[in-house]
Amino acid sequence: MEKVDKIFEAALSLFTTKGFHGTPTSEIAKTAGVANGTLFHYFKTKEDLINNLYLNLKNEMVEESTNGIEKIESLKLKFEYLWSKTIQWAMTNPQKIFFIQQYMYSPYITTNTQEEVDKIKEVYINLIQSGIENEEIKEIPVDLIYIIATQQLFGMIQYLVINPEKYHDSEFMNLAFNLFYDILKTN
Amino acid sequence: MEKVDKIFEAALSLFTTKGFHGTPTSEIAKTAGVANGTLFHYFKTKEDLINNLYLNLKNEMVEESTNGIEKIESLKLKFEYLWSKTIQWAMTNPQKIFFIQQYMYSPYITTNTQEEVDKIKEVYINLIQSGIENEEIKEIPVDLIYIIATQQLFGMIQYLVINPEKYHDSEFMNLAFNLFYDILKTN
DNA sequence: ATATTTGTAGAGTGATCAGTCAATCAAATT
DNA sequence: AATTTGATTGACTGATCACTCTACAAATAT
Repeated sequence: MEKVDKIFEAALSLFTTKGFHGTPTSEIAKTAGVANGTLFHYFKTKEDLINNLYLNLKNEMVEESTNGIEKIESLKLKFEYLWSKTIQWAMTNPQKIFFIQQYMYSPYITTNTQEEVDKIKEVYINLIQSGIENEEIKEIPVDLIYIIATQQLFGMIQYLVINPEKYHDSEFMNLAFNLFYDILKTN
Repeated sequence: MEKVDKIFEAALSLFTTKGFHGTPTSEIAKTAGVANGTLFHYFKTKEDLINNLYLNLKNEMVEESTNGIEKIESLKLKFEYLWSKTIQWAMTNPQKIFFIQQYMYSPYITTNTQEEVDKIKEVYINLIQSGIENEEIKEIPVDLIYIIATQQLFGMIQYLVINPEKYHDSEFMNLAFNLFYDILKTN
């Protein structure tokens, strides 16, 4: 495993459990099994590290959830694919989604990083847009649909992390998806 | 204005813009116009301060949104009251809702505080519960409804803070509430 | 082969910060 | 009037931390 990835791994775990300024860079280096200086060789500053980590995880989330979506025909099924893939990723990486939620609107994430993230999430925006054009998705500002959908999805993930048995209850999961999709779809 | 409140006010502003460990207690004291020692007279530690602040704001939010709700008869209107009152509070205190969102799942908020918050939110839980018994609200785990509803509400608030002109567009706000209530209500 | 760049290490440092402390002041209680 | 209790102050400190710097090793280019 690359040293950079070891640093990312250590930082993810420590930042989520102890906070950003709550974890010394020395501890990150120690946990990652690298020297203090190595950390600063790869990242100019501590802020640089958390910004890269955040971008990295957002990228991973989007890639994991959209990989293979082009094979799916119907729009509803595409949304279901996205929805279930994201949940699947979150359930296997609870700490990652936890980190994202925790630092999404934190002052450590620069506007520059936010802009990069905005580019990444365009896949989602485009899907919503095409849904609106097809009159399958409600004609509501895309931004609003996006925020509401992601927030609701995060809520569902939070619930599933606390009640993991529900994740294997397919009847429940079906109902849960409809709860999600009913907001978006035209009546 | 009480010194404690001045400290709360300063801490709210600084914590949201610079992060918890990112703001020195000395700066909080200076901004609040009190001496360094005074801060520690009222709060045992810096963590104690942020926990109290968090609890304080959660309380304020719930009180503001539920105050006067007993006068309303229909369940749907009660939800609409709660929904619009919360949004109204958030729009006049964007920093407060921003702080809540930012520290909701941060490691600085102790489980003890979370438990206190759980007590506060019982008003909401009871309302949902009675709605389920009346068969006006979907028969879904109360926890799940609660999480989804609050997350969605937070999403809406985020959108409105960015697009404040929509807040005064009553047609939009009507549509927005229905977007919220349609998830909850039985078909 | 030699030069140059890149990776890795860890001791060292100047600055910063949470919390203490001793002193004074104000108000309440006896 | 005396005494206790609580409020307020700000200088001080021991510890901690982000980042630097120098040195060496490995890889890559010339």
